[in-house]
Amino acid sequence: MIFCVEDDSNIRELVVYTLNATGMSARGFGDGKSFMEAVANDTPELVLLDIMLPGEDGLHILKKLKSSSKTKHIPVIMVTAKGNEYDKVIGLDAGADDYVSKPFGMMELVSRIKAVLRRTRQNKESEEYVIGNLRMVLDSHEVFVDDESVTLTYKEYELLRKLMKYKKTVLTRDRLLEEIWGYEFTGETRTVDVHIRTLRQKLGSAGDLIETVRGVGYRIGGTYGE
Amino acid sequence: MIFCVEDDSNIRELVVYTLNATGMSARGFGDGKSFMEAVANDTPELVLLDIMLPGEDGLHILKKLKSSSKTKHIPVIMVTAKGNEYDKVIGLDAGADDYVSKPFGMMELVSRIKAVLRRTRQNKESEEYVIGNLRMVLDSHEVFVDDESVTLTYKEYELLRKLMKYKKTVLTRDRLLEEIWGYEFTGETRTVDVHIRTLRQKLGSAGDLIETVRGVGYRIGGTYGE
DNA sequence: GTCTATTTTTTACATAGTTTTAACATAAAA
DNA sequence: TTTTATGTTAAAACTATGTAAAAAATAGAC
Repeated sequence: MIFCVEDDSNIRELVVYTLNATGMSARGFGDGKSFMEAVANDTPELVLLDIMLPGEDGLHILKKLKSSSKTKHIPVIMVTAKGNEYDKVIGLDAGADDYVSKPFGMMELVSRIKAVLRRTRQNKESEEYVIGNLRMVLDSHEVFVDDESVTLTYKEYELLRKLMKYKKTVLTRDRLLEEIWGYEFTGETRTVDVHIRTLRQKLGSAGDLIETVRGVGYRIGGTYGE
Repeated sequence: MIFCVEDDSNIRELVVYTLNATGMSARGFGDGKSFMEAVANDTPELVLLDIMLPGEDGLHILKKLKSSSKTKHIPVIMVTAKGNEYDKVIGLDAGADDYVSKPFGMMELVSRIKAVLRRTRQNKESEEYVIGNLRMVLDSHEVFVDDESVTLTYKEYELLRKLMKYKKTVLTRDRLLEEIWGYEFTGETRTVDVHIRTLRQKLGSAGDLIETVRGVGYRIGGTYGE
């Protein structure tokens, strides 16, 4: 859900209509007060925030959003009335993720929204995967077994990440090759086996968590794991 | 059902043929008009959409699909002729789920379709077959009897899966051989019996669920089952 | 830029596990 | 009883995976 805070009802409705038509859901707000009330109940995925607003202006709202731990992760795109450099700089410094100057095309807006969502969603994977004594910290690219750090190569790391992402699900060699190596990879499927081997070895006691499902592929965290 | 919109009849027929041969059902359309008419009556699971089409181009069709609430959830894979078109589409980012550039291999196409379907089906709960005290979890390839895990080999697993998929239906040995071993298998039909034997043995108390229908074949979950 | 260290891929072979065949036993139908 | 279909067993044939090591590719240092 995307929230659009904009006092000009023509622009607001156009934006909301376009976003809904593009497959995203959107809601519009004419002022900061109604917007902040809605945020209290429902956390939007992204906020489009006009700087010039009746009552509280966009920059104040931005600061409010960024000062609460509940809302500071929400990406914000500032909308400025003109290509005014001053506004842009202030908006970005205050924690906005992007800015758009009026008048803007709907296509450009959609592109920017998608770009910001892509960026922030990637960081959002700053989660941790934990299975048994095995822990993966995604943003720092670290892997721990019994809180001991383990150094993995790129392919080993990606292999483990896919297995943990789809834990309990058996991933075929083809599927893994597709997801990690890409569609254009034409090499041997045995490549996967070799990386599984080194991965298991490096993981030591946690290596047993990676199960082989004969004739199908590999899995982590089945009945016995975790 | 997958709809393929493509004006080049050679490509279209190849794609439709390949998809049907891979176990998915597909229909081809040579232009946007006939496609949109078909969509009005039947909602496809996925759409393969060429950009260059006679009359209405692919991007317009995409926008139409994405602007109606009835069709906007349908995943779309855009088919582009060359790199410059590809850039154009990416730039507009009009809401397609994936892009394939011509010329593309059928294997890659099938992989991409499966990947998109996987992504969009994620909200679907993972499939399980349950009959009596016997439970099969398809994603993890696990089988439980009274919540005790049972380890099956590939053929045993596939055999049980087919029986449970078509539960209450008697499957002939030939049918099972065809579905699991493939058309080209020329061995003995007694092979099935041997696997049924080991399967029943491994399933223990649930082994009785697999009934022999003399002179015909095997069935699971008949009158007594479940 | 070249050289070196590291990673990735290929190749080959050993091994454990699976599948098939074939032969005989047993049970059901004719 | 005879015939036919299925159950059962065990050995043979086959296959998938584990593993090691060499070759190729890549990244990083200089």
